[in-house]
Amino acid sequence: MATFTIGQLAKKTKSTIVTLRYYEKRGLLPKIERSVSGYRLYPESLIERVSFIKNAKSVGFNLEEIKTLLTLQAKKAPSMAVKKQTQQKIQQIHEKIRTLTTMEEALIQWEGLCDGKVPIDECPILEHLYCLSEKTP
Amino acid sequence: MATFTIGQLAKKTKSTIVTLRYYEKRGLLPKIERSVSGYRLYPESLIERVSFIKNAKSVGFNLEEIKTLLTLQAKKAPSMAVKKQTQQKIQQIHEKIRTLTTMEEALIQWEGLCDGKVPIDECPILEHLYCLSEKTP
DNA sequence: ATTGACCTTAACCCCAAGGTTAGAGTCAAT
DNA sequence: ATTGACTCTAACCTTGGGGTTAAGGTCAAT
Repeated sequence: MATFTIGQLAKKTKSTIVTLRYYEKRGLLPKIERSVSGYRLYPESLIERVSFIKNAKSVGFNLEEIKTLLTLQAKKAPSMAVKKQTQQKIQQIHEKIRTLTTMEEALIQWEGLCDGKVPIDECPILEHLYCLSEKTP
Repeated sequence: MATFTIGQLAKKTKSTIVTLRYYEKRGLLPKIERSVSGYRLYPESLIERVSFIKNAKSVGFNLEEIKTLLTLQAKKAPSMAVKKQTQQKIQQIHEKIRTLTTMEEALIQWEGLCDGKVPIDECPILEHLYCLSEKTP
């Protein structure tokens, strides 16, 4: 059975040694066997797990949430639990998008009001930034 | 001419003493006069400036960028400079939205594939998280 | 003259997800 | 046997935007 050193696993998974040790400390990777000299010896199966972590990160889960997902799986929890976590994450992302969209809309509107030629003291963008809260109706 | 202590300014602007001192340290608020005993004495005009900072934050500028905006204004730079900064920020926000949207789409798709009843080892969401990178076509 | 509310600085702490550095040990190949 | 590449732990640094605590000075009203 082939095993990898941490450096090899890092290469295979395109992560770094530091990151892998960090994942172990955070409980996302198991504390595995060591060689006589103390080197970590990873079984091949851990490649998959690191990919899992990377993929989950890329769709917005944070490390704590990923740990939960892994735990659910290990505990043979009902797949409903995973579905629920996913729904929650979708909600969170949706909220963020809404916030950002609101900000973007304001900026786009203001940007359109400034021709870039007026003296800066009349710049509509800055004026809006000053007056957002005390709107003169 | 009325002046405010830092606590009064904090109340007026609904921020905190700590935050105001922090803004001063970051160069967003000027180092103003002190009373004989060392108290900061803020002229009324600073209320506006603090609002400016809050508003700019709320549409996505960070403190460094806000400092730039204030500097541009102080230097009587052309309003084009502000317009450009705004455009850049719109771009940044747009990028973030795109990233989040991509993540959301993936999650929504997967969520729809899991009925919440299968054993967790067959959960399509987890399977996708494992296989994102090594798609079996 | 004393209380309570205010102000000062300095220096520390928080979050996430790692990165960096230091000092020491190990492995494989020449 | 020595080089160079690898690994180990521990402890600190990073970014942003502040919050907290300690130890002290000040102000206004009673």
